[in-house]
Amino acid sequence: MNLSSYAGGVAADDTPRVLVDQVLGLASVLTGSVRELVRDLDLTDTLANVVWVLDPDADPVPLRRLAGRLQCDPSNVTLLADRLEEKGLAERRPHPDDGRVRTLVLTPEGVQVRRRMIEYVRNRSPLAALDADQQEQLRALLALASGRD
Amino acid sequence: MNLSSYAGGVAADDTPRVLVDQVLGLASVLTGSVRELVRDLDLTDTLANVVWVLDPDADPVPLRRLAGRLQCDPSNVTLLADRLEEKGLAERRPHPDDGRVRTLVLTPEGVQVRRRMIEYVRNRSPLAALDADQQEQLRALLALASGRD
DNA sequence: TCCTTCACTTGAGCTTCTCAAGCATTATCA
DNA sequence: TGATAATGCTTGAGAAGCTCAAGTGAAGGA
Repeated sequence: MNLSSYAGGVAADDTPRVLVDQVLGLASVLTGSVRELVRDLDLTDTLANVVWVLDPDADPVPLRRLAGRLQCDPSNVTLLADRLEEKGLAERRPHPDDGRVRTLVLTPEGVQVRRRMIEYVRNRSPLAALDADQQEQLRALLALASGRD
Repeated sequence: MNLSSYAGGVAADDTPRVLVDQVLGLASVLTGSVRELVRDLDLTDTLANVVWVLDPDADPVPLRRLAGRLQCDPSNVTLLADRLEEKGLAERRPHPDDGRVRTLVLTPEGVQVRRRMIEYVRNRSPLAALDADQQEQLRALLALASGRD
């Protein structure tokens, strides 16, 4: 028996790694579950994610805050906003109070695309396999695990 | 009262979208929680992910299967393998039974790097906020949600 | 007013990724 | 066996994504 690989409870300590694998795996499955639609819409995953993040019911998002939300450099957001504008899915709007700030807002077509993505996920993602209770449990645990309980 | 945004149980149907946000958000937090180490090791997120995926206790992985696991084109794996070899973290090995196949295996240094990443996650990721029971619950729910119960 | 700070953009340059084409090895089957 | 097909990997071209440094214009404080 090989002590070096068994002693010290290595198997038990392996739990966090497995959890990480599961979370990343599920994230991958989820983005994969809309990819077909996203490709049909002639979008890349990155652009689709921006559309996903742009809630039309919330306040317009300054590009800088969008960069924070996407965890990337502001200059990258400039590029992504350019592409979405080219495609007619979003447009820049000046901030009413601050001339430096520009916000990115979905066009009606963008809102429609976003709606289709959400619909698609609801119907095809494996999350549908969970009943309401389980979804609620999962939501609570994920909130805990995200550190923003 | 605006019926168009309230009627039809929109709020209730919004649950899957929220869950997706949570899962993607947690995935982002988790990869973010090792980023500091990854940068110190002079690795990109992509390369770090390959190292993460390469379990030294499992059978050597043919590049083609690695492409499947990473959900990318085989030609991309060629490139990633090149980089990891340059850095001395992994090396290609011929498959004993099939001359066409090459496998990618972590070097001792690569194994060490992987161990440090796992250790880092265990100590710093928000998953640590969950007790053993909650971790087990989460694992079970994620397995269900991933469709590979 | 002057200077600083802030938000965004631009340009250079790298990494990641895909697609099509190519090479070598293995499998199939007449 | 020998021709043909299938498989696994690599190469090259090119697009997308991303960052860093530098630049422009607006806002705010001394």
